Amino acid sequence: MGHLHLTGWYPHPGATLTKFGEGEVQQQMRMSHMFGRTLREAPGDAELPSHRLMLRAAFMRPLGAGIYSLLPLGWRVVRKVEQIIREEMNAIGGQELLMPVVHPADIWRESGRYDAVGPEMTRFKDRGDRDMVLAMTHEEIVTDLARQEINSYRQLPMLVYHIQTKWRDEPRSRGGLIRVREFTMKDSYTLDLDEAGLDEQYKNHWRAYERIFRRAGLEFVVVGADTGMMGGSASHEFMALSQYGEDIVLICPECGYADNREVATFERDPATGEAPLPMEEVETPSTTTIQSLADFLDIPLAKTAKAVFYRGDSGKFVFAVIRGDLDINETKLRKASGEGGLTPATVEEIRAIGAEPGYGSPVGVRNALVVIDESVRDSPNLVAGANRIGWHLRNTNPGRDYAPDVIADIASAEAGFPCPTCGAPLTAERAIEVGNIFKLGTRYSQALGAEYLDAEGMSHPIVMGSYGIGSGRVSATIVEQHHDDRGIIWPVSVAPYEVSLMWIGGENETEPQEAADRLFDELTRAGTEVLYDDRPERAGVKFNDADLIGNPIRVSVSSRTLGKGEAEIKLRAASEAVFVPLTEVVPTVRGMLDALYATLRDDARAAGGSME
RNA sequence: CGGGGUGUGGCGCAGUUGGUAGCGCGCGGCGUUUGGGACGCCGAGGCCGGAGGUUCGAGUCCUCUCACCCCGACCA
Repeated sequence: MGHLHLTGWYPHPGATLTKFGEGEVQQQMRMSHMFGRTLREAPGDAELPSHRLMLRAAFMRPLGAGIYSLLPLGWRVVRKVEQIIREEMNAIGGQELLMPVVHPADIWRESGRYDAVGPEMTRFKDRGDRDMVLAMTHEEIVTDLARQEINSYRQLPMLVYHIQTKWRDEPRSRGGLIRVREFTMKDSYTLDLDEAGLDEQYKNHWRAYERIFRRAGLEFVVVGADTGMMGGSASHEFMALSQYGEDIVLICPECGYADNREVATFERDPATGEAPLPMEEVETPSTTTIQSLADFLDIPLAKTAKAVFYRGDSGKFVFAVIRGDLDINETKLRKASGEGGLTPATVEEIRAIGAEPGYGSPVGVRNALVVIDESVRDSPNLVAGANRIGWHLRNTNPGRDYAPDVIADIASAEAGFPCPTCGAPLTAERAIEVGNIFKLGTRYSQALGAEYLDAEGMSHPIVMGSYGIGSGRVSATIVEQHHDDRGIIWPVSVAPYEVSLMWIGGENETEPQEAADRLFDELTRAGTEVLYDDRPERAGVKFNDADLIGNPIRVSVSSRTLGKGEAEIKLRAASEAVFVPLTEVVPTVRGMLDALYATLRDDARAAGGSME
């Protein structure tokens, strides 16, 4: 419809002219002219299924570490993901704009992040010797826009977003599009009068994200998350469960509790109420690990205290103590100690405060911030180090034997630990973070002076939120969740094309080619996106490429099917094909597509279920 | 940044005790084939990541360096 296939005179036989504004994506493609060839074998250094398949199926090609070109097929997928995001952002009142990729450093100095952010932000100078940075996110820029454009409470609330390239010089990119240095992200920003307005927009985003991911066919969970260096009051992450995920989420199968491990808690053992016993030294040769200590003294791990030493970013020595059966959660410890970052301390640093590696305890140490876990507070008479090689102390007790500076939850939640809300055993799953929502508050509006006047003429900082979705990461994550040993199985909503069409037969056999040409024309006229394998390849090659690329429906004709006046139609996800009369191909395909879309749409309608 | 690994034709790989490079796939041509990655014949394509060194001679040994991958540290 409106797509003119102009092989007659147009210089490129695969070219199609489309009226401006009619569609975001070209509706059809002949594989004989497609840019990008499929690979029989994946490059040896690709390991993740999504990485291997997206390379093999000619969706993308690497340029450098964590830098990829998207080929036509991959770009179509990403654009479809982005279009879904657009629609759902617009549906909650979002206005799309576009902010720059290159920023003057001054705006980052205003927020204080120029110095706070490490080498993952790339800095350079322009020809005038001015400091510049590559955008890794856009809070500063949107806040700058807000302070220029927003003056009055009458202009709020507001929701703006863009879909823009970001550059983060990750210390280690990995896994194809899952974690890259250059990537595209939808980031939206909300501007509100107050916390209540922010709450509303936060919830709107939550629901919009659920619809987005359901429409894209992703299985996900929403978890509570750390607010990190962004400096905000609340944050949730949308996590796609995958064995290749970099995050670990703790989930309660009973009550639905779910948190990123960074912040996950668990039900603690009740305090034993045991009376403190006198501290005494005990000789414990060659017991530098908690396990060897417990074995040597024949006591449970839970009767020991484990010391872990860090150097904080501020230079302070952080001395963490936790019961021997638990592990330190560094994110929690960072917060409890008030440090931006923690690095394991060196042996020299440990000795300098009067402790001994392998035999450490806070008893008698100096110049250290002692942070103890609640478990240490609630478990009297633990065996701890004597700060002397080969010796430990029985019956150490905080308060009596040493003075903790901070008592906090610094314990890492693990699979099997009791759920903090219902007590059922938690499960731990690997997950890929595909989206996040974040209450920024007034951190940036205060720093940059983005204020509005209320009805009384009083000035207030704008209350902000920021919300991100990586479109490339979403695309790759969909592949992680939707593939088999033959290739990708795209959800129809994000498939590069709706239909793979092909003819099967000899090069000189004209009937299958003519029949396929006609179907190509009919399907295209019916508004179907068709990838037409018109190449003179053998059946196996075409079937394998179709399976690899993973369009949801495959239509094929050959002398065999044409003998009965039929075409073969097969769902990529199904094992069996159906045969329908040639005249029924278009309605059958349309019907199958409608059903596929309907499933995703119905899922999306049910959004809101994960909301707390 | 620490640990490990890999760099040889577009992709996957081999290359012996040092003797001036080979296989499969892919690519071009011709022919035969034609429903799940066909077959035959012919052909194109490689300063062996780079630099230095040892040697009569280096893909191979030594030093340095660059790139990429994996594990960890780190992280929107």
